[in-house]
Amino acid sequence: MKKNCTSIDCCHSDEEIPRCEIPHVHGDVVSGIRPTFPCDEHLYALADLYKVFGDSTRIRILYALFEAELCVCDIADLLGMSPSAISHQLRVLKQARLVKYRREGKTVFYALADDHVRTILGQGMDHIEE
Amino acid sequence: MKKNCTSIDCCHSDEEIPRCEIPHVHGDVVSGIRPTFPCDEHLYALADLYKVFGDSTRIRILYALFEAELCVCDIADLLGMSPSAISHQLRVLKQARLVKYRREGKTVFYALADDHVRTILGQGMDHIEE
DNA sequence: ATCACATTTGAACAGTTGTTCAATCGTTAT
DNA sequence: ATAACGATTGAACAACTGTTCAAATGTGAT
Repeated sequence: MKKNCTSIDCCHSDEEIPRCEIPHVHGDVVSGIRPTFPCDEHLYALADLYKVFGDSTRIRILYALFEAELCVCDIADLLGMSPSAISHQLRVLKQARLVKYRREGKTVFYALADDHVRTILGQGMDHIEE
Repeated sequence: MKKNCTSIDCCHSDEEIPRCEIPHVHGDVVSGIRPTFPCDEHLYALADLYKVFGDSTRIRILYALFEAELCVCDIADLLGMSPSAISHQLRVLKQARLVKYRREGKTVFYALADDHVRTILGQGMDHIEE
């Protein structure tokens, strides 16, 4: 998969690109910027990624994992929620590859998958604090 | 508002912190990381910010504005959607302070509010591409 | 085998979200 | 004034989301 998906040479450049039939005031500008979109596949993946961050419970789980790897019950106690609710959310975080896990006996320990999580949350915090 | 909200000296440090009454296997670890949470106010603001990015229509609008300032109809044509739908979404983007606007006669031009938008979307794209 | 405990799963529910449609507002021109 | 156009708004609707509850799975101890 190519790095720069914002160019017309995107990995999925043969997909359908929306066209404006109506002659328009700023038509030349519009047609100029059309090819710079990311492809649909990347677009939806991006939206899905941010959907995962768009819930305060999941953000709290991620912040909890900033410090240490934790089991489901630890997180549940920490957030004052049921293990079931936490498990459901951990599944979402797992699918988005934001957390990883390892089993140790009956217990499953969760940890941040990589440093992207910290970076992304940091950027967001910068924006709301400005 | 203080910069580092992840410390116990957070601007809202007098708020209620969830407590775990139950003695727990990893209780010491849990109690150690509890004070590092951002305060509720920041937490919800952060989740709300990511909710805004968590929709493919809004992301496409933002990518469109990467290149040039555009009016509502331009964006509507570009994305093949109704001006009404775009206007609704622009209101969300406006409330999140991700876009700014200026009126020129009957037309309202929208533009990216600042470079945070590019940075945040860039980070997200990095994660899904890895 | 049974029990206890940590975790996961599925169904159900209320709450939220994005688009459509119709109506309205703002501005410019006639 | 009226008309035309761009933009906004509110209500309605279907689709989606997060939590709860009950049941099931997985693992280790007895």
